[in-house]
Amino acid sequence: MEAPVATLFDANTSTYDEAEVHILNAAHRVFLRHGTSGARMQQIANEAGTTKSSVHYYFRSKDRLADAVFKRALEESYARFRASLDVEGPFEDTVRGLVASNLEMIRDYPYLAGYIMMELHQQPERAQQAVSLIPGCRHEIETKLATAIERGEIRPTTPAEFSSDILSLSLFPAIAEGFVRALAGLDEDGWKAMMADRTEHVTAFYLRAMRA
Amino acid sequence: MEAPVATLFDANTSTYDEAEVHILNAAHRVFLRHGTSGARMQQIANEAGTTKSSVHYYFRSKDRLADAVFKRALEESYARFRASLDVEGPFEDTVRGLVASNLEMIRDYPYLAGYIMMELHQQPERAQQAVSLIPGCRHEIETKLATAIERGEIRPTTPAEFSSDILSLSLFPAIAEGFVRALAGLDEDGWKAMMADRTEHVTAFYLRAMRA
DNA sequence: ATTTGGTTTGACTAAGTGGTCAAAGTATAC
DNA sequence: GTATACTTTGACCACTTAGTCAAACCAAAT
Repeated sequence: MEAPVATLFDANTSTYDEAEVHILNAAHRVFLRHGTSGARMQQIANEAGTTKSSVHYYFRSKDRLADAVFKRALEESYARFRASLDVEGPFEDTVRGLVASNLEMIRDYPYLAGYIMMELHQQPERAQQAVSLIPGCRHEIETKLATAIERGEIRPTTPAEFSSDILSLSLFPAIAEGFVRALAGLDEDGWKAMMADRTEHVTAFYLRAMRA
Repeated sequence: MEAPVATLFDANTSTYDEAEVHILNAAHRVFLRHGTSGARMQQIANEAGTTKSSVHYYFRSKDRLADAVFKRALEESYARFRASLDVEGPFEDTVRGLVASNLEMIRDYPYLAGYIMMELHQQPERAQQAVSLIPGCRHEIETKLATAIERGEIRPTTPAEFSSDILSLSLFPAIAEGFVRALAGLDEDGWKAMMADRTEHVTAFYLRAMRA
């Protein structure tokens, strides 16, 4: 009766062997839905069509498995995010790229953002580690932002504000989907329509707000 | 070694007797930090300075206790939110009031918003129930919004978009504090400074973006 | 055919886990 | 004092949980 959770890396790309990937994918699904503390090794084994012992054989402990899932979840989100930072051109394109990468991530893996938020809520100290997986990102943002401000494309702002504003507008609605929908009395179609338009809405919204 | 969690209703205002309030406050602290599935009845008892049996005596089961905490957490956030909807005057004041109520809530109970997000992530079906605790809110928002649009104070938008934008900008940074801070390389003082300025930033940001 | 390496499995354990219960405490009314 | 109602407690239970382990399995190499 549970809603399906999309899985990363369905095509086997890495050094993991097949069974290991199956287990990791299963763990991914279970952890994303229930969080680390809510997930059960037995359920992961069932989901992977194997036994609990096998899960332990490959990942030794729940903690290590949780780490592997968390790390992979972050890497997947970062790949898209990072790529959209390398786009040249007007600042508007950068904004649109960042927003689009976040929203595409959410479309493909609906539970991912909420899962990461949950994990960071319970273990805030992991934020540092989490961010360190996007090398150069901070510097890249600072540079792009400074250039745009200097060129008069947007009014002055700090990297922290920029990140907060962009991430908020793109990620929050998905994390709080149920809440927002209930609050506004939106059915599923209404929500989909809104999300389909969200990239353009957020991009235009941000640029109007920050026009120099 | 755990960071302290602010407790609601420290003054005894309701029909609960004293021991019950102590237990509920303790449960509040533990649930907010660890989520329902991560919380342990024993820890709640310790935190309340009593025994597990007493906790069961007053609340029968973990589920009921979790419900009580969840409901009270929502009611506390709503009281502020709701009040700021009743303010008369220009739409700018409504926006500022809503943003301020959210940010004050976060300042006073840092883990509250993240906790609610976690719970809704794990049990999305509770969103309906959650929202039903703010009666009339939806209608109030629709009216205020329609009036503001008609008066030309802001450009046309939907209640869903309005709620998403306002809630995103005010709540997300707090939920993702660790992440944003690490991403922007902000120390504690830098973060505090940003949050102190956040109400005005978000209000002005939203109004610039939505100016008709 | 036998050895050798990795893999899979089911039975098992030890430490929690939420929850029960009857006995003991405690205040109040009679 | 004692009966009554509520509260508190520690011992206890059934069940779940992560994790172990040795035996069985299996494929490839010798």
